[in-house]
Amino acid sequence: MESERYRLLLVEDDTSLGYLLSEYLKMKGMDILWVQRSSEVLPLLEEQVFDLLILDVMMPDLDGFALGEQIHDRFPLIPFLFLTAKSMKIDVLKGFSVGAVDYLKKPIDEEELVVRIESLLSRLNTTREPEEESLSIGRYQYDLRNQCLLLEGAEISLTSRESELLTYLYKNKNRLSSHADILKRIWGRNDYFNRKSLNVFITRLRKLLEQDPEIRIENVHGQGFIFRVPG
Amino acid sequence: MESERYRLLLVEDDTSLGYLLSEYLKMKGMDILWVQRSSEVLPLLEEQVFDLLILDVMMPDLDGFALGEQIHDRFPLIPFLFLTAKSMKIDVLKGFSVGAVDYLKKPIDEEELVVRIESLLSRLNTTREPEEESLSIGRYQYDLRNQCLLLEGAEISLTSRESELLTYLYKNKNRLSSHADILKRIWGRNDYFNRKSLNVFITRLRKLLEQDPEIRIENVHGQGFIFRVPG
DNA sequence: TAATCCGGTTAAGGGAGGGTTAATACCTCA
DNA sequence: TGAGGTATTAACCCTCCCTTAACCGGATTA
Repeated sequence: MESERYRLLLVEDDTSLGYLLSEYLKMKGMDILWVQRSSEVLPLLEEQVFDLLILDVMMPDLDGFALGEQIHDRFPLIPFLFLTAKSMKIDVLKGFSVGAVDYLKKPIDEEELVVRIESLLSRLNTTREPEEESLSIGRYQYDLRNQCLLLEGAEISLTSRESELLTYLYKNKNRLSSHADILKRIWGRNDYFNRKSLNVFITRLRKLLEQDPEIRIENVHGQGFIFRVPG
Repeated sequence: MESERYRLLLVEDDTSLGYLLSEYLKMKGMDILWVQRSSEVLPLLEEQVFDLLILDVMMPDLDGFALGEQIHDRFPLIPFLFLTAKSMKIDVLKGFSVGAVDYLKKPIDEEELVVRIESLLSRLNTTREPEEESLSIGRYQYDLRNQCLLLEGAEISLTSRESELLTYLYKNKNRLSSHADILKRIWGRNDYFNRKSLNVFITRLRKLLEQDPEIRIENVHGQGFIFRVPG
């Protein structure tokens, strides 16, 4: 799955630090717009979308905290963080109180900045929806969360063992899943009786999946099974 | 709207720092459970719900990073942050790489810790969808505020447990709600007796909702329930 | 072609999990 | 302190799933 490029706005009046940071972040695959004056920020937010803003606290035209406050008022959903040379405790508290999501003291470590940004943005994205996990197996849809197979509207519910085994086979589809590996992984122990159990469950899965003749669970004599699925 | 107390788990082997932090956070209106050994953490997560974990990196029995990794594997939705005396850059990067949401260096400033926690948790919560006042469940109307079900003029009032459970099931309608999640969220603890209670309440809800045969609370053996509602 | 092993299928049994009802404990409020 | 309502615990029965067994057929080797 291709992850989208993050689009960031960096507000930093210092030319060398601004250049350094924006180049570094670009190198890390992010999309950066760098501006040097706070007055440019609000108009930009009107017309473009950013995932995150990085604000220097000390700015010549408008104090970073004041800017943060304005952003928080007008665009409460846009997250921003502060960079600062000031390290007084009161400033950290003030930064968070105006709505910042993080507060980093100079000198900035670029690598740390990147991992903090990535951590922030990944959480903002993953909390949206836990996303339904569903796999295509031939003509079937396999809904892992609900432990069921869907075929033309019909819903076939699986037991936990059936579901574990099907998941294992699917993960190793079109290549050998050895008895030993399956048993160790799912039954926890590779012995005579569990091997017998495995056979029973293979039969069940074959029955459950028989509506699509292209899906096959082939036996490899003395070795294990190969789960053949089209595509 | 009354805001819920945040429930935190603090893992810190040092007695004086652990005591200091847990008292301070309690004073700030948070609900803290403080444990001194990392081995206690995973079992606790099995049976209780926490909004955030605070982990010391240096622990006698299990390294904080290793613990963080295990938590991230088994409970990927629970956010955690690190406290550490180590301040080497490599450690900060390692912390984030195992899934931490923040990384604070000792000596810890309690006020800064609190504002960082509040900032984190408020962002996690604001992404929730705004609460509806009244929901359609099949032929019923479910009035959350007044905790009652309406059906063709008749009004059936629910107890708070019934209401909490129905709300939980509704939010996860048509997909599996696991025993563990329901119990941790509503009863606060996943144990034998609460599981028995849950069964009683499932029976009650089924009875309350029996006027619409299209509404079903299905059991998934050994896993949980699926609340089936039309539409 | 026998002898043997491995795999496939079906059915039965046991044990854990779930459903229901009733009794008990707990709470709140007069 | 007692009444009314709610949640928890208890008791009992039923259902479901995994295992085990039994039996058969196909494959492999001598």
